Formats: sequence, structure tokens, C-alpha cells
Amino acid sequence: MARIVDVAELAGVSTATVSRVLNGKTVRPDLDAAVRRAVDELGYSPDRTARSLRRRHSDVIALVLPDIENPFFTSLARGVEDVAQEAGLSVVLCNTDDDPVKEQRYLQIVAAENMAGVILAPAGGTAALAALLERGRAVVVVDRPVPEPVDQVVFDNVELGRIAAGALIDRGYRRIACITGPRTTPTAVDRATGWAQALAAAALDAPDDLLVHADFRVEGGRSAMEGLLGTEHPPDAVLATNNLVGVGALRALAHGDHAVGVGIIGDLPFATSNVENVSFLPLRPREMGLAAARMLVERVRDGAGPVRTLVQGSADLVAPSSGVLRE
Amino acid sequence: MARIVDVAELAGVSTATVSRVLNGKTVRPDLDAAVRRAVDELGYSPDRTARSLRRRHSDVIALVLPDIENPFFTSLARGVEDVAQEAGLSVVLCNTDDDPVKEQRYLQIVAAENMAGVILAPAGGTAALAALLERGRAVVVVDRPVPEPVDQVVFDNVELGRIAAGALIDRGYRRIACITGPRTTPTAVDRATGWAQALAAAALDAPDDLLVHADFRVEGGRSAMEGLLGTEHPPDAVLATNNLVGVGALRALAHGDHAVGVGIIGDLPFATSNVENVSFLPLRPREMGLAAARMLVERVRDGAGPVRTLVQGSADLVAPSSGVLRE
DNA sequence: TTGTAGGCGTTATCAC
DNA sequence: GTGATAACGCCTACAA
Repeated sequence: MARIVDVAELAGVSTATVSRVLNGKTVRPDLDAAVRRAVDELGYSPDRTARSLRRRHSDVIALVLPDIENPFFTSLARGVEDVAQEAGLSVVLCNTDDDPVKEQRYLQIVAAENMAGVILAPAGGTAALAALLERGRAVVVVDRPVPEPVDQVVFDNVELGRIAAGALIDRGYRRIACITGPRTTPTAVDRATGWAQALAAAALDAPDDLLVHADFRVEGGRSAMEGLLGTEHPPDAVLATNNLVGVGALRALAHGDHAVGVGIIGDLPFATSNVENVSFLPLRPREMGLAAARMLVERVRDGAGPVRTLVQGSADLVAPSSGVLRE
Repeated sequence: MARIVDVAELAGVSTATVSRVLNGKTVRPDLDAAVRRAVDELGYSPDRTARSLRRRHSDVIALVLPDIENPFFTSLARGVEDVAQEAGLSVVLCNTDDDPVKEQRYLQIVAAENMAGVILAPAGGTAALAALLERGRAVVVVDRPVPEPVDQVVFDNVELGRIAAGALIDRGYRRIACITGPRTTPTAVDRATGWAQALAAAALDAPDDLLVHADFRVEGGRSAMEGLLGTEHPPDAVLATNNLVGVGALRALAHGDHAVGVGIIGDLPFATSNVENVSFLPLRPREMGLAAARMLVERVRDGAGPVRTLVQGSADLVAPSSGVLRE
């Protein structure tokens, strides 16, 4: 592996000059050319480990996510990666399984590796987050709002719930259930709150048995839907507050011949059925990733500046009449 | 941020001793204890940048994939991550979009960052791969077999095609089409070859118009299926040679009321419909990730040793009669 | 503008 | 078994 001294020797200059050329400082044109030629010839590329050590931070950012297998987050990751790539940063993807212990471990690594920054969808406790902020590291929180003073890109989850439930009301349903995530997950609770508000605004009942807190995954949605179908007075429509729960609900419904309206907050990029009576409220995770990465890049470049919170609007509601499966 | 000298000073030992304690060498018990106490007190964790520089390699491995949004690869990534985590390695996920240029760039970064190794699902040209091997880096290739002498975890794609097509034949179909990926993608070609072999073995026709080379994605599968349905003699069954194409085919079929049998090589973790007439041949990408990561860890730990190729069997064929959507 | 030289924090090589 | 010290490869004062 060629080192900077090899390049310097071949080009007949000092290592300082090579370094300057590589980092875009002004250098006498002929020397500049000589250096570039030598770099080419040797196939030299700087050792990023040494560079990071010297510069006190690397060109790597971490993206810490609760579930890398959820298409919402992979799509978000794609957005982050596109911006990072453009800015010359690499992205390390970390999977926390919604486990605060794993999350803490990853955030420690972020510090130990002197990474340029982190984009974090928090799993739970925010102690680790606070520690990072104290040390003045660049952090952007996505998807799940936190009270700490930190850059954020999030949704107005209450409003998402309101809009999605409102769409079902507009379609004429009157007994609308809601399948959401655990009580400990703020986004799940907020979206359910929006659902309740929409029902209240329409003078509809929202009894306790129509609100189901399930695991925020496919199986959770499926069994919750089955539970609802098995009751004495099944709902005539159901709101699934995230994509995976939506998949589960649709699967449960696919087994019988139920005329139940469905609303889903999120997208189903891999749905295989026609979704005639489903309203989607797409969330555009890729855009969220793009925005978060741009924020982080700015933060990395000139550290200071006021904390910003970006509340991302959803795309337009996709009415069921469009009959279009969204990609 | 505490450094190793701070710990040494507080513990009343040399930095060398601190280093030894941290790296599990034998040290006099009382000193050992003193060092650990100091580490705790200062909240010290070693700077991994400096460590990497000195050791000539980092504790990071790269996972270079063509499409991070494909559930097959995210599941594979999960497997890799689980093993890596256990071995104390971090995983950087890189997305090539099946673009050899992007792939090359990432592999260069792997070298420049002194990463411990790479797990690579090759996008195309293998020039970059050859370069890595020359330099003696730890590399494991997954999913797509290559001729180079390098550790691999792959499928017998011809056999996958044979088995999947055979299942459709066993179910009584006689005019079986095949939707596969581009001619330039070896896995796509091999699986189609298996399909042709199975048909030939059953003395069935496999005319050119029953074999469609499509984009290996949802849209490709959908339009290919629509094309097949629009012909004069539509097939009575179709084999989709990967998961995404399978999704597309099912979507196309969901629109009408076609009695077309379907076989899919792969899984559909986010299917929303009942899949009554679908045979799945699950590929277990997570296991592939586990195996590849274990290989890489061994390779990282004691470099030498013969090159190994692991041909992973698929799980049992899932017959349509089971009526079970696979998670 | 260029070159020289010191240091980033760690580990490995020596003597002891 | 322990401690002093020289690397690892790069960047950046500082001096010329």
C-alpha cells in the first residue's frame, strides 16, 4: 500500500505539499500536476484511519435504527445514504431491535470511532443521547420526537392519526377500530390519540375495545385484527397506525370475506394484493432520510447554530378509489 | 475524552500495562485491578481510530449489497450483523445499486479504511474483487457465485430453478412460463436454465416466448406477467425466479381473475394476500448471512487456509396446499 | 508557497 | 511481568 511519502518522493516534493494537493489547498500548478501524476501512478489513496486520528474525526456517520428489516427504515436509510455519499461520508448502519442497551452500545462506538455524527431513531431511554450531546457531537434524531434540545426530523403523529381516521370517516364508516403499537412507544400513542380526536370530532364512539395496543409488527397486526373480527360487534373499518401492522391486518382480512374498510399510516412497497378498500397515508421515509442527512451534514460542517426541528408533512392521502398500489 | 495516559497515571502504571489489561494479556492481579478501577472512574474507552492505525486494521467489516431495500438482502444483513456483533465487529452497509462503479468505489474505501474484511454480493465486473484479493484482504462473496478463488456462500441456482419448476409440473401445469432477471445476471440465467431442464425432463415445451428476461424488480415482474397474460396462448403457470419479480407477478394477477399457478424462488415477508396457488421455495437469506459472517470472522482471525465454497440448500419447498404465508 | 518536524492515541518491541 | 519508547500515516504549525 502506497503511503504519502512514496507519492512525495515520486513527485519530488514534500509530504506537506502532497497533503495540500489532496485537500484542495493552493499549490504551484506544476507541483500540483506532478503530485496528481504520482498519485495516479501509485494508485494512492490516503489512509483514512490515520487521517481520522489526526483530524480528530472520521468521515463516517452512523445511522442507528430500531429495525433494519422494516421497509420504512430501509427506505429512510437509502435517503441518508444518497446525501452522505454526495458529501463524501460513509454510513454505518446499526440495528438496535428497539433495545436501549444495544442502542447505548452503538452510541458508545460512535464516540470511540470518532465518527462525524449520528442519525438516531431512538429506541427508548435517552440517557445515551444526552451523553452524546454533552460532548458536542453532531446528532440528528429522526422519526421519534424527543424532548432533548437536538436537531430532529419527525412527523406530527397526532395529526397523522387524525387525517388517516378522518379518511375512513369520510368514506362513511362509523365503527372504526384502531390497531397501534405498544403504550411505551410515543409515536404509537400519538397516532392513536389522533384517531380518537377524529372520531370525537365526528361525534363517533371510540370505546376502549376498539383501540388495540399490539406489537408494532406483522404478527401483532394480524392477531389484533383477528381479535377484532372475533368480537360480538366487529368494527366496520380499522386504522393500522404503521406499515407492518397494516400488513398483518390485511392478511387477517384476506382469510375470510370481510367487508372491512382499512386505513394504513405508511406504505406497503411489497403488497401482493389489490387493495381496493384501503386508504394509504404515505410517509415518504426516503425524504425523511434526505432531510436528516442534510441537517447532519450542515451540523458536521459548522457545528454551532440553533437547534432545528423539521416536522415533515405526509404526502397526499391516497384514496382507495385510485386503486393504485404504491411502490 | 480520557486517554490511555490518563488511565495509566491514575492507576500508577505505564500505558503499556493499561493496554495489556485492555487486550486481555496477563498482568499482575493488583495492577490489573487498579487499571480497571481507573478505567471505570474515567469512563475511558480506547480510541478505535488510533488502535486501527497501529494495528493496521479496524474492527469494522463492510457488507456490500446491490439493493438494501430488497428484503432478501436486509434479512441477509441481519444475519451478518448478528454474528459480527458477537465477534465484536461493526458492520458498514454499502449499497451499490448493481452499479460496478459504485461497487468499486466502496471496495476502495474498504481498503482505505483498513477494514477487517468485506462480504460482497458482486454487482458485475470483478476487477475490484481481484484487487482486494491480491492485497490479501479477507473477502467472502455471497449470493452470486464468481470464478475467483475466494470464500463463497451461494446457492445452486440451476437446482433452485429445477426444483421450483418441478413443483409446478407436479401440480399438473403443462404450459409453464418463467420470468427471470437480465441476461447479464448469472443467478437469473442459471435459475432459468434449471426451469428449462425441469421442463425438458418432463417432456414439456419451453418455447422462447415462455421465457421472459425482465428487470429483477417488482415493476419488471409486473409488466412481464402482464405481457404473458396478453399473449394468444397465455401460460397456465409461471415461475418467478426471485422475490421481487414474484411480487410483481402476483400484483398483475390480482387485477383480473386468472387461474394461473405461481411458483416463486424466495420469500415474501410482506405479502398481503392469501397465496392459494403459490409455491414458495424459501431461500433463508438470514442463514446465508450468518454463514458468510462466520467464514469472514475465521478468515480475519487466522488469515490463511484453503478457500471454501458453501452451497446453501434451500429450505423445504412450501406447497401451496399449506396455505401459509411465510414470514 | 514550500519544507521540516511534531504530535494525534494506541500498540509492539525492546530492555530490564 | 513491566516500563520506556518507537512506530503506525497523516495533517498543520512554524520557519524559511
